[in-house]
Amino acid sequence: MKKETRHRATIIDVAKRAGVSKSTVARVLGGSPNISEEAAERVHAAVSATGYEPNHLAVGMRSGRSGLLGLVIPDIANPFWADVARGAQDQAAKEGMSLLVFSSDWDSAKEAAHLRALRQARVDGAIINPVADNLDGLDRFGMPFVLIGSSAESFPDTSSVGSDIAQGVRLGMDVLLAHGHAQPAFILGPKSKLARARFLRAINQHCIERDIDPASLHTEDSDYTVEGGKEAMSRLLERASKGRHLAVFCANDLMALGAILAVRDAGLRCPEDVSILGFDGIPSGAFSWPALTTIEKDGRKIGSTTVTCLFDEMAGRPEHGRVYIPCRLIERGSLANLLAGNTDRLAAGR
Amino acid sequence: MKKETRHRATIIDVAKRAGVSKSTVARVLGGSPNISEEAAERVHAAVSATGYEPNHLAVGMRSGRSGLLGLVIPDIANPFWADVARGAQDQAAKEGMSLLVFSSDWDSAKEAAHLRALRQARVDGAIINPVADNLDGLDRFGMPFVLIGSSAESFPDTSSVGSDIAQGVRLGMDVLLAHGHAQPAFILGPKSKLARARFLRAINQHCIERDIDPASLHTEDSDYTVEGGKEAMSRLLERASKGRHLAVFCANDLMALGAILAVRDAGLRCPEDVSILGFDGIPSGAFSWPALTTIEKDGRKIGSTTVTCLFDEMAGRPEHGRVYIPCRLIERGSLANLLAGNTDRLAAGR
DNA sequence: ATGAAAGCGCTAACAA
DNA sequence: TTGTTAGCGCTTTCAT
Repeated sequence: MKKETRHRATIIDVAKRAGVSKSTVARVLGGSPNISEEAAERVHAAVSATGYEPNHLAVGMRSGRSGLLGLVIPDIANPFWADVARGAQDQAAKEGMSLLVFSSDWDSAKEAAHLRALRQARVDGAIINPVADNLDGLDRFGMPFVLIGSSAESFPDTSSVGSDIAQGVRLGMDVLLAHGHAQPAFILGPKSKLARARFLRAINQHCIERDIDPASLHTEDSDYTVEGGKEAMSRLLERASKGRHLAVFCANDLMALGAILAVRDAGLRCPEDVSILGFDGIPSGAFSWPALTTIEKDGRKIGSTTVTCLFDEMAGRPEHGRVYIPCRLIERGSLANLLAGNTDRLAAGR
Repeated sequence: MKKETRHRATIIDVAKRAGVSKSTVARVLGGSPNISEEAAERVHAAVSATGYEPNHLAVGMRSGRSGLLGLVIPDIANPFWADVARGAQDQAAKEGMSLLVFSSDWDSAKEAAHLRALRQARVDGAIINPVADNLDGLDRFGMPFVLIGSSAESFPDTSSVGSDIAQGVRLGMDVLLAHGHAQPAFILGPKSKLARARFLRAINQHCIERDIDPASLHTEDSDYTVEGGKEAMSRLLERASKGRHLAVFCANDLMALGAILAVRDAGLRCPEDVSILGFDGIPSGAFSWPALTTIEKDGRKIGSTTVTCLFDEMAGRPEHGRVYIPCRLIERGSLANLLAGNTDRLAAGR
């Protein structure tokens, strides 16, 4: 009777069955050049007969590379990061790597724990979108990593990938202008966030190029939620001159969706009375009424690009730069065209 | 000069520094009972001095447990599975395990590849939501696993976790009835899917309990998309008697959202002219107009429960049963109350 | 209470 | 072209 093995087949089992040595098996499987036809055949036969699958733990241990990549994001249930995760996972799979995914739930303590788990799992590299704008201890993280998000600005010596906010804002300003909204108001994120500064900087730069005085722009601060957008819009509506069309550029879609709600609550219509432009491209924007015109961040592309960058980093050719993924305009129904033939709307706007 | 080590600290480094043997370090870290105060202290000091972190690959190799769990789902960017992933990741982290996440993108070939990756990574267990309703080769998968989704019916010998569809449907039928819609129409998924049969079975059972003839119910088949829902609703609208209130129960939120669009396109109003009830609880339902009343599946709970079940499975006490997670009703604005004081609506309904 | 030593499955350097 | 051997870092007997 054969050895009663409930265990998985190892390379030794294969070797025995094929009547060769471990190394020969390893060589065949690794695609070494100098192998006899016969040996290769016998090995392959033995592999399928035993159902052998290499043990990545052992491989990793010996080679020093675990074949694992780590992804740490604030919230996997947020559609943007879910997209990032999908892009990253896809690219990782293409490179033959598996992805360890951690959602820190906006909790720095959890984040730290996840980073520790990554180190202990000996991942070959990590992709991190820190919860806070700065994450100390990252400099001695001890392995290659790439950053996502605005936090990257705090780590100039690290590669990072993110949306091209400046280009996205320009896209937004242009479509606004093309619809006759030369001086939109803005609903921005909280002052404490780096992302807000980045958005604002892009607006200012665009204004300078267009010879508009940035100081003449109305801005409201809020937090990045539906409620926040609703409140900010209400404030905007109070201050706005009656009968004049109002255009609002929101720094995120959730706030834009809240803004639409506020417009409806005020007895006004979107886009007839107020135009709203979002930023993010979350799926829900497609189902609001009106459907939200917005600037879409390409989360999936960000995810895949991050993995590519990480490979550069791992290969020891660190670019130490930021890669900007362009945003895309999604035109739906929340923008009125003040320049169209419709004289009523033109009259309302002027 | 000390050894110039660019490598990570190993248990030997710690042992040397603490002036003890490997085994003592392992014992201290493993929490063995018989350890001298002094040894423990020295070890802990050495650990923090060297920044030692256990190598999970080595641990896994030795102990036979990698500390890894696998999750394979059709689409991580779908909010339901993103929620599942979050719940699973959370629970896994609590148990000190890391989660390998794979999105098969509805592609059986990718799915198979991911399953192989799991085996090679020597995960301690896997959670799988198969792309197809049946996945062959799963019986000799070679490691503990738990299933998610309707496919579980094809594997009676496997533990599985899923939403309590029957209870959810009952919830929906009850709220419909409470609003005066005794005989709603249905938009169901494609005939090829097991999920459709399960939904239909629940409806029939409910009808029998309520003494309604199931044959009297209008049903439309479609696929689980916005477009599909839109088309099915158009068909329903054509057949409906004018002036009579129509209530429709959709088997998924995407279709329900499409149905709302179709109602608007037909120049009708929701909920005044037609009531729509969804099923899933996707975030977008909160932003449609009207906001969608729906039955919410608890993806997060499903994810965490799956991990718990998996642990049972791994511990060798297989329950081999299906766990049903209850659904929850989210009342928003897509249901008209035909029984309310409003006589206009009552008149419209009768 | 502690140390020595074996070995998990694999790769790579060295022999043959 | 192939086989032998020495570890990778850790846990776990078995001695002491």
